[in-house]
Amino acid sequence: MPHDLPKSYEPGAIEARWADYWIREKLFSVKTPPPGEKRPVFTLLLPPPNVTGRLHMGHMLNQTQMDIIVRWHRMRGFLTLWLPGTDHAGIATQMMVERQLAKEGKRREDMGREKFMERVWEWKRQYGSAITDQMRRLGASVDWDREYFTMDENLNRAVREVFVRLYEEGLIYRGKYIVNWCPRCGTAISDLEVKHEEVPGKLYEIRYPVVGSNEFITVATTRPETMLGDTAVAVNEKDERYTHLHGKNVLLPLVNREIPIITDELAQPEFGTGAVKVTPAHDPNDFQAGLRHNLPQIDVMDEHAHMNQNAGAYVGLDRYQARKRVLEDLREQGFLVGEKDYTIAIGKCDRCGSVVEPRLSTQWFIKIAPLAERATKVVENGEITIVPENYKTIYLNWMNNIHDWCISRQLWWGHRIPAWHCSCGEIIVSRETPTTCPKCAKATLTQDRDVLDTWFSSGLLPFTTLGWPEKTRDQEVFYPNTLLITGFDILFFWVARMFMLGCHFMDGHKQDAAIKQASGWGEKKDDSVPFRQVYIHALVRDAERQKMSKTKGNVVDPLEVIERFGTDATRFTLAAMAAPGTDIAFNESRTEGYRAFANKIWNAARFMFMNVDRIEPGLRPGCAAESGRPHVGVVDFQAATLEDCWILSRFNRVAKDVNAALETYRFHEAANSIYDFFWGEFCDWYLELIKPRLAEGADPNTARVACSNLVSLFEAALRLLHPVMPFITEEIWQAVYDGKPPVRSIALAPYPQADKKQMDAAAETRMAVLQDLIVNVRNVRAELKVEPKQRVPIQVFAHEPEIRKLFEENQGAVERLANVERVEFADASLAKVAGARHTARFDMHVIYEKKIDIAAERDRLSKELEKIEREIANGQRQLGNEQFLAKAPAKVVEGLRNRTQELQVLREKTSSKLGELK
RNA sequence: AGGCCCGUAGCUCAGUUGGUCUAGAGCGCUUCCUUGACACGGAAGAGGUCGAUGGUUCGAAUCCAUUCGGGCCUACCA
Repeated sequence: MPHDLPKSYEPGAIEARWADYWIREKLFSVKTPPPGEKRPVFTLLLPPPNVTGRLHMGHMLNQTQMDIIVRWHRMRGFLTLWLPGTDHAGIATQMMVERQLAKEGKRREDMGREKFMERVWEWKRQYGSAITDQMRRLGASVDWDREYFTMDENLNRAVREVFVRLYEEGLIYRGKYIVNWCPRCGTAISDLEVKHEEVPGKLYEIRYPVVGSNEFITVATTRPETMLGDTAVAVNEKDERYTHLHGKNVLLPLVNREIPIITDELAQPEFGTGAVKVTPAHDPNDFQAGLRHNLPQIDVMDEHAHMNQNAGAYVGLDRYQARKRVLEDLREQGFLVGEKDYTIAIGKCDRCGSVVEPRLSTQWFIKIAPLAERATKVVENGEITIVPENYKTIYLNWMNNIHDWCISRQLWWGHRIPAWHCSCGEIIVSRETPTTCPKCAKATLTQDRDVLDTWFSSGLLPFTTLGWPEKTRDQEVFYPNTLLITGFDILFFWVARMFMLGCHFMDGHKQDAAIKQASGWGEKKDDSVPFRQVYIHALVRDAERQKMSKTKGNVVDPLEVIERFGTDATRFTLAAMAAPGTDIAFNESRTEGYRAFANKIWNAARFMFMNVDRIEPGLRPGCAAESGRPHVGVVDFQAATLEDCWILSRFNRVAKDVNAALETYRFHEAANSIYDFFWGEFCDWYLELIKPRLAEGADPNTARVACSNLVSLFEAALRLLHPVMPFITEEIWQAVYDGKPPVRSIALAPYPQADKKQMDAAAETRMAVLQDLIVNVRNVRAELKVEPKQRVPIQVFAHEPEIRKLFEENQGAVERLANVERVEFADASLAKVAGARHTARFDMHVIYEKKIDIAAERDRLSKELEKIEREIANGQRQLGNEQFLAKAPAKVVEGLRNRTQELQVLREKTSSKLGELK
C-alpha cells in the first residue's frame, strides 16, 4: 500500500476517527468472566464528573493518568474494567435548572416539586452527556456499556437500602442541632462544604445590667445581632471577678428579657472581658452550653437569614442590617461600651459563596465514629495503600477529628430520604413506601421532604456500580476495585466516605480467590475495602501557579489546547509534568513541544514507510500476539550491526524503566524515558546510522534486514508509547499492518516488557565511545568554523586495540555523521597537536588549514584543566580516606577509582597540550 | 491554632531509599545549516556556589534544626 502520509502530523481528523472506532468496536467493554477464570483483573472507578460539568484541566489530568494506567494494564493482559458515570450533583444541578427557569420568569416553588423534577430530568436528557462526550474525545478507554448515573433506578434502590440499614443499626439519627446553613441555597450543608476565610471585623463589648443592682456585666461578641436570642451570660467558675454574680440575672438590653448568669467553661477568663453571651440557637458552642444548662433556644432568624418575629422590632431585616440597627440602638441607649478591630473567621458556602449561618434545625445525621474507626484501620494496616504517602497522614489526621455527617439537604433534586412522617409523630424508615402508620394505623403518611447529600450516593459507588445489594458475580470479580485515581480536593468529601461505607457494607465479602491471586493481591486479607490502592494527584494550576478559577478568568480550557496541539500532545504534557505530590503549573509551551514530538514520530514513520515501500512492500512485523502473550518485546529483530545491538538494548532498558515508573505512578518518568529514547536515540542516531544500509544501491539482503529491523523496532516503540499517546500510535500501527493488524487495535496488543537476552551492555558502551568521537569532531568543526558542506580528514589515536577496531569498523558512520573525509589512524598520542581533542579512550585531530585561535584554545584548556584538577583532588581525598573505603559501597569506590584514573590521563594530556601552546 | 507542600538555569519543571549529580529536560537565547523523514527539523554553544545559616555523615540539591519567602488544607473559641 502506498504510505503517502502528509508531511506534518494533523491530529484533528485522525483522533476523531480512532475515538469513534474504539467506541464502535466496543473495544473496552468487559464481559464478566465465569467462575474458574484465572485471569488477572484490574478495576478502576471513574470519579464521576458532575452532569453539569464541562471538562476542565483537572478532569483531563485525572483522566489522562487513569487512561495511561488502564491501557497499560489492558495491554499487559489484565481483564481491565474502567467504569464511567456521572454524578447528579444535587445543588449544582438544581441551581443550573433554576437559573434556566429564571430566564423564563419561573420559579421552582411555583411549579411544585413534581413538575420541577421532570424539568431537571429533561435538562439531564438534553445536556447531561456533554461531559461524557468530551471524555470520548479524549479517548478515555472506559466501558461505555456500563455507564451509570447516580440517580439511576438501581442506584437509587441501593441508596435506600443503605439508608435503611444504617438507620436500623442506629448509625443514622435525626435531631435538632446547629448545622451549617446556606441562606441563599436554603439548605443545610456539611462541614466540608464550608470554606473558611479570615476577614477583618470588630469585636463589640456590650454591657448587660445585672438585675437587682446597678452593676453591669460586659460581654464581647463579633455578632451583636444574635444577642436578641441570648438566653444566658456565662462566666468561668474560677474567674473571681464574677464570683459575686453567680446565680444572678441580667436584663437583656433592647429585648428586656431576664436571663441568668451561669458558670460554664465556655467562658475563658483570658478572653475579652471573661464573660460571654450565650445564644444556643445561633452558635455551636453556645448550643452545647445551652444543653448543659437546659437553656431555652431562641431562633431569631428565618431560612434566608432574615430576622423573624423573635427579633421583635427587628423583624424582617437581613442579618447585616439588623446588626447595624442593633448596634445603633445599643450605642444610643448606652450599652455599647467597646469596639475593637478583630480578625474573624467566617464560613462561606462552597457552592454560592454566601456567608454560612449556624442554624438550629432538624436534620439527619450519620454517626460517624464506628465507621471511621474501621476506615482508619484499613489504611493504617495497609489494606488500602494511599500514594503518595503524605496523603495518608493527612487522611488519618482528618479521620481522627471527624464529626458526625449531616446528610440531609433541603433540596428537591437528589435521592429522597426514605422516611415517612405520620401525623401522630411517628417516623417510618422503610425500603418501600409504607401505606399505613404501624403505630396509629392511619394512612396519612407524608415522605420526608429532604434529599440526601450528593456524596452519600457517590460514597457507595465502588459496590453499587457492581450490582449491590444483590450478590453478583461482578462483585466477586471486580471488588475491591484495584485502584482509585483522584484529586486531593475530594479526599475527604468522597474518598474517606467510600472507605467508610465500603468497609461497612461489604464486610465479609470475599473476592474470587483465583482472580485475587492472579491479580497479585494474594497477600491482602481484607476484601471489604473499596480499593486496594488510591493514587492522589495534585492540582493543575495556571502558568503562574494560581489555582484556576472562573472568577479569576485564568482557566485553561483543555479542549482549546487540544484543538491547537492535539489530544496526544496535551496528554503527554500532563503526563510529563505529573510528578507525584506536586501541583502542575500548566504551561502551553510544553504542549507545543510535545506536538513537535508527535510530528517527529510522524516523520520517522514516513521515513520508515518510504523505505518499506521501496525495499519490501509486503513487510509486516511479527507482532501477531494478543495482549498477555509472552513474546511482547521487539519481535523478529536480527541484530546485525553495532547500532542494531545498541538500539535493541536501549529499547529494552527503556521498556524496563517505563514499566517500573508506571508501577509507582511516576508518569513523568515514563513519559520522559520514551521521549528521550524515541527522539534522542532512535531518531537522532539509529535512523541516521542505518540510512546507508537502506539507501538505493545498497546490498538487497542488507537492506531487507535493516528495513525489517526498523519496522520491528518501530512497532514495539509504538506499543510502548501507546498508553500515553493513544491516537498517533494507533494511526501508525494500523498503517504498519496495512489496515489488517493481528488484533483490532494496538490497545489490545501486548505491552513491551524488558527481555534480558536483548540487552547488551557492551554494545551500549561501544556506541557511547563512537558517539563521543563523532560529537568531538562536530565540536571541533564548529570551533574551527569549517564550512558545513566541506568534508575534512581527521586523525585518530586509539588507546586500545579494541577502540581502534571499533572506529575502523564504523568508519563509514563517522564519515557520514561528522562529515569526515577519511579517518587516519595514528600510532602515537596526538595530545600535543594544536587543536586536538582527547578523551580517556582516544585522541582526535581535525586536519584543516585554518589556524586555530591559540588564545581561545588556551583559555578553554586551562578552564578545563582547572576543573579536572578540582575533581581529581576531590576524588583522591575521598580515596585516601579510610572511612570512605570502609563504609562506602564497593560499587561507588570502584566507580570513583576508575573515574579518577581517567581524569589523571586527561590531566596529563591537557596540561602537556597547554604547555605546548605557551 | 494545628498540619502539609514548595523555593534548583531567563521561564516552567525533573532529580525514588544521601554515593559516576562532573546537577538534567523543555521553552527561550547565541552561532551555523532548507543535506531526499521531519525548520513542529539538524549541529554546536552560553547559562545554576540547588532560598539562607548551622548541623549529622567518609560523602548532602537529597537527612535534621533554625530562618526568610510563596502556596495549600484542616479547625466550634466569643
